[in-house]
Amino acid sequence: MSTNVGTIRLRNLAELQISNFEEVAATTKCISEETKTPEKQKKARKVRAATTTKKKIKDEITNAPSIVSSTVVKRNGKKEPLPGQLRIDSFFKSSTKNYKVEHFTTISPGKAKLRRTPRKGCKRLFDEKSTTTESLSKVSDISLEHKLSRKPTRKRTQPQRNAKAKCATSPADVIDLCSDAEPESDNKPAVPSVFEAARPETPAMVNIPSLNLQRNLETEASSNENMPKTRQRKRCPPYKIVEDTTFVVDGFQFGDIPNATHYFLSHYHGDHYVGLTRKFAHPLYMSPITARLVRTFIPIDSQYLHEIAVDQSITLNDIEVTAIDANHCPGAIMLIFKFSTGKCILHTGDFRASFEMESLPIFWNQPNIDLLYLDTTYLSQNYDFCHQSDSIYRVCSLVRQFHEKHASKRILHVCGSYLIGKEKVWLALVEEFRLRVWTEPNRRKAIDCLDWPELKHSLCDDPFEANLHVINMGKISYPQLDQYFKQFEGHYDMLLGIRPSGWEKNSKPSYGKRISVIGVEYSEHSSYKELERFVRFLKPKNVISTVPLGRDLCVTPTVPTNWFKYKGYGGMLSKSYQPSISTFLETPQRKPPTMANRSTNMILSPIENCGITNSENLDDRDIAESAKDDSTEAAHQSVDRFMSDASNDLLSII
DNA sequence: GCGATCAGGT
DNA sequence: CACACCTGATCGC
Repeated sequence: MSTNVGTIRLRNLAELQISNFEEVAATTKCISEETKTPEKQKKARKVRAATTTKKKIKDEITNAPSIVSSTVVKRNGKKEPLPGQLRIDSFFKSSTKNYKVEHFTTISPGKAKLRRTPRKGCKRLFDEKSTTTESLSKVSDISLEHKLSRKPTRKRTQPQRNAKAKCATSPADVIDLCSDAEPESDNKPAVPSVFEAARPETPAMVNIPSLNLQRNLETEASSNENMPKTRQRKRCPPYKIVEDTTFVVDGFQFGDIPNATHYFLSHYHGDHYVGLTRKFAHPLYMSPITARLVRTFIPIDSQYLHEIAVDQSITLNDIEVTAIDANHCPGAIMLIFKFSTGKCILHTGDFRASFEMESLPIFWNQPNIDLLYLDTTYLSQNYDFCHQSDSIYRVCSLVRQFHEKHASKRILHVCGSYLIGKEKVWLALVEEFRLRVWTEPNRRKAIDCLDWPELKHSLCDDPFEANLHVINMGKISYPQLDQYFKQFEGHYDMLLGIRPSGWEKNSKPSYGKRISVIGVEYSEHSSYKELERFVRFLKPKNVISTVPLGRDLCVTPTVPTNWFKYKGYGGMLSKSYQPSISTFLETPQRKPPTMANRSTNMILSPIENCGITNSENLDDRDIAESAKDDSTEAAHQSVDRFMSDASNDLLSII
């Protein structure tokens, strides 16, 4: 292993400023993509989500996973902003909240959602009487809250699953979005299906590389109605396989992918390790934190588990693979694949882009990204998040207000989380209000894997002794908390639920007599603007989304091509890219990225260098903050970064 | 019988 | 909307 991310190769000015005004050979497809409005995208997304669930995947992977890019686009060879280059301070504009009041104490007919009545069209057929307590006891997560909050278990009598209709579905009902290479194939309906007709925008919206993708071994068999049913594997979407490699990223639910030699797990969230079971028997690479989580929860033979520390490289099949912090959940990494030919591919996994990332030396040493696999979770202009430290500040403010208003009351705080993630929010509350934390056994085990002492030390075993409970995000709703609180009413007077999520952007706190819930905008994915800025900064030759729009894993959105493809005079007018440090430093609560304790031959990143020469833009507090950070941020472990982000930001704010 | 998977919930 | 999770039903070893 070698550490190559902490150093910047010195490039001379001419090298940095070389410009290259080649016009992009834009395809008509690109143009049609660019002209799409976000509203249209949203619409299409909805339609697709509704229709693709009906689509049946009949094919399975049989062919080699090697993918050949069909679009090669020329571009300028350097970082440069477009006229509309985003300024970092636009990220921190406090959003005007459009609050809607919801009184939970009196549920009006209009609030039917809260009653959890089955939605129109939902196939939920319950037998009101029968209960299955055995199944309850089987649940491995024997958390107290389960027992406490569980509504009487109801049994679904007639499961109306698509799987059931597998044999009854005729080939004509199947749209195969993944293999457009064979228009006359058996899988293609002779007449466009109703689904296809219902979404004319699909072809332009979807990343469907014209690859001769895997054809299913069992295609013949499954088209034969007399064949015994066999569970069909999902087709592996092309973006799971790193182009021109035998590497698979976060793709475990597709069986053994032919020719795959190495698998990568970007982070330990369920939607990324789905399919990873004890039977897995291939080399698997991940961060040390993720590896500990895997060892804890999935008994995979240890001979297959390999670690890549953040900022370190390994070489596999003559390709240098480097892991960098993804600013997502603990242990989340992005992967850079550097071929001996010079080709370079970045896979972001799930990540939250930030301007700090732009100062990573690897992006300056390796300025040409040929292909970017991008986390497009919030690829819609509606999503414009504040910085996480701002979110944390808001949570603390709201909680403090709540405390002041109910000074005489004993308050149980309940914060939503996933198995891992959102730690910075509840840790801030712990440190600010001296709370003790209880969480479910599984999450507690996960926290033990994080090697994050402050989290560990805040935990206690007895939920009645803890005034902050960290439970699943899905349970931070009025009805569930209402139920949950019944067990603790002898110990506490009020419950304050906290939902830290990107979806809480415009949510309004709802204060009740017993139960109050505050939603706080807190995202561990990139906002639309952060995505745009990141892509414009990297200027990859091509971008592929890794986030499916609906249930069909093969259908992903198209990243706006004008973020990375330059046409006409735009390319000629653009200048050498140089992010302005003054823009960063003028933003409150920000600190320049620190590069302490890197190897000694390191020079300042262009961003920091610029900051020194533009010192008139530094105000005193920023200087003090950055000096403090230099001394305290000794290690560049991701855990430390999380910690310093949360606690330093908080200290500087309060 | 039980682990894996899926659809459908929050 | 659907983050990343849970749940019950079914499949398949």
